[in-house]
Amino acid sequence: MGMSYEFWMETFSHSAAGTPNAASNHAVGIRDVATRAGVSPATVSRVLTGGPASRETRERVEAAVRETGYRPNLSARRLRTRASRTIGLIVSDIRNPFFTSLSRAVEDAAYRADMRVVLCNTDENPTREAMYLRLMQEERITGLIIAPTRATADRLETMTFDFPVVLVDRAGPTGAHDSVVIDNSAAVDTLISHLLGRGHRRIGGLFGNTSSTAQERHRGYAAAMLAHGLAPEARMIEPSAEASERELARWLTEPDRPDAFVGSNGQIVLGMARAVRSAGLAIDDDVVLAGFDNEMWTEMIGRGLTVIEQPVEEIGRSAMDLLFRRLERPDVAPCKIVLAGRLIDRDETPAPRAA
Amino acid sequence: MGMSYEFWMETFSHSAAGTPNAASNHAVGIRDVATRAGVSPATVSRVLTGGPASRETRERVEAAVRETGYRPNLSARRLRTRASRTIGLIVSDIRNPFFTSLSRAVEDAAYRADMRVVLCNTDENPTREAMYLRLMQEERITGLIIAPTRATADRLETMTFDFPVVLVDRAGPTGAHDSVVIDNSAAVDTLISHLLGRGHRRIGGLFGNTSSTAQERHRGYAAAMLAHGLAPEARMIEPSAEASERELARWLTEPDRPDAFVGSNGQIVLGMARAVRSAGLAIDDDVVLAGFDNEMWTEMIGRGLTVIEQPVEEIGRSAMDLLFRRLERPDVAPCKIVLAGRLIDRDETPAPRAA
DNA sequence: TTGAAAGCGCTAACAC
DNA sequence: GTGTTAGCGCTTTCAA
Repeated sequence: MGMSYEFWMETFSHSAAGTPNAASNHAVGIRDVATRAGVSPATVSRVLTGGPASRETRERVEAAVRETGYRPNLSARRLRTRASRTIGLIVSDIRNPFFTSLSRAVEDAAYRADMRVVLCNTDENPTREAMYLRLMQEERITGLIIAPTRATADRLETMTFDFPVVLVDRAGPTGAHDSVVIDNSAAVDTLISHLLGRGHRRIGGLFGNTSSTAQERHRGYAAAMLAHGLAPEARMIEPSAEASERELARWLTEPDRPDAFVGSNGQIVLGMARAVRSAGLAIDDDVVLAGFDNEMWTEMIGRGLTVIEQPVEEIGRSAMDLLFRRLERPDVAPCKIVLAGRLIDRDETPAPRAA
Repeated sequence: MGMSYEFWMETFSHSAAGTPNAASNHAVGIRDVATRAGVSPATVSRVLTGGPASRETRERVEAAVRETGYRPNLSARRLRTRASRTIGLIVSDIRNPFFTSLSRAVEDAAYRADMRVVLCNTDENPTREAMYLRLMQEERITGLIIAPTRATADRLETMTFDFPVVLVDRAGPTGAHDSVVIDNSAAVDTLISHLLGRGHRRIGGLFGNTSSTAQERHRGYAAAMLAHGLAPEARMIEPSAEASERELARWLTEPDRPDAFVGSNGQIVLGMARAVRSAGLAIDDDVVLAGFDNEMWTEMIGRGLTVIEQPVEEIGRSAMDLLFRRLERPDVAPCKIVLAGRLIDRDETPAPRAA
């Protein structure tokens, strides 16, 4: 604020920090700049934060900043202003492509708002999650975006924080905090209808056992099956590719098995694809798969694998919007944004977008 | 430090912050805790940081912390101790799987060392990169891990910072900072040898034009080809899947084209795979591909696509090790850790790890 | 428009 | 083992 990009870019090149053999810019403070510019620290502060200052003063201060290579100390500034301009992002594992994209969207929005992002992976480990929640409080963050484990999701409802919290991906009924989710029940419905349309009647399901989202997808699956007079065949697993591969490998050897399977997230679908291959079966011809997350590898498989693409970028952006909205008006009622998933139907596209 | 996990976990459940209708824990400070425990702020500080204190005092303070829901203010602590316990991580795009895994490894190491990670995406945009570099200085971070764009890599050499900097993935010759890279020239060599072994003589190459790593791979490729008496056929592109797809699509229509192609990173190889498909050609039968990054989708393609897997976790861990080493002994000479890539040869594995 | 003074919340030096 | 005091680097009254 106050000073332009150009100013700072220039600062970079000319400053002491940019010159190897400059007098080691030994903790240049605002007083040093003030002395050099022949003004008071308060004036330097004003110039730096875009406060009132005469043209001449402003120039002298900017010169002094450049010459000294001064960098304001954010800890001090935060302590004083009580504004950390920091967003906390807590997810289970950034390597889950859903969270990867989410973090990118969040970081982009944060950058635009001149904020930083502290990234935290919990590995679905409640202890680690609790540590990070505590950290967020100690950082006095501006706002938190979190995809909580189920246990924590419940506890979050009973906790109050000094900053707004937005739940993403995983959120139960509207509760104490704002949230952004996709319509899981509708999405599963779409998936099941698609499989039914392709003539499948035996549709098995593999669902994660740690998140409320997997739970919702499971319920949606069961409901959809029953609505069509079919028997749900669901198994709950740890939501990892490994667990999924193991479970489906076993399932595939059972007599009278389903010929189509649904997975509750990208990792699970990946494990399923591996299991099918390992069993020497062909996706599409022998087994049909469906699930969530339009990952790159699903594109490579093509036919026989149908997924629901989640509008991840929009989820991230919406989460930041909710955060900012609540910062402005802390008292509006908690709100839940429900976005739609999109069916990626590669079965309908025989030739992959040829020229 | 000082207090156990258990203590803090418990704190969580009982504290004012955890109780919805508790007296709004209006900025509980260390003085409030001190008053409540009947001791001085200094004593509370000591207890919290594991300093000397009698058993009884310690218990009283812990009780007071619990009852008040006190959370130390990290900005204040940092200002005072001049230790931010924060690691900066600057990459071009966290969605690049290499950086995704890297960030995870870095965050894990940071967590173990009781530090946090500030994540920054630059999009290969020097302005954004400069802004983030400035931020790192203002945060007074403990250390920086960065995969710089080529322009910045050069400038970094001439800049000095108040914290250690470790370059990852992209690093020229040993310079002012520590670095961790893989042996690109050896890796490309392996790739070329593999293709030669499969009988290919016309091997084209698509290389990124923004990073020193792509440059090294390009040089290695040219050298390897010449060493075998073959003509290098390289094209430089923006390192994105889109640019790569466009370029290879064009190349594939040219008469007398190569029958094998090498790409300098995962995004480029992905674009190549898409181009081959779109052209109605079959990977392996019509065109053979090779490149870097063992991503999930490459496993799905299987034969005809050979990649070099980078030890990403180890790169991340090594980078953190270098950081800590330099914090302990600031004056040791800059060091460059060179790790080996691993050839993932799916052509040799007809049946994918069947039971 | 500017400067002097106070203080954000914490820890470290020193005295007891 | 504990309290008192000072001050980390900044911003923000308040007066001038």
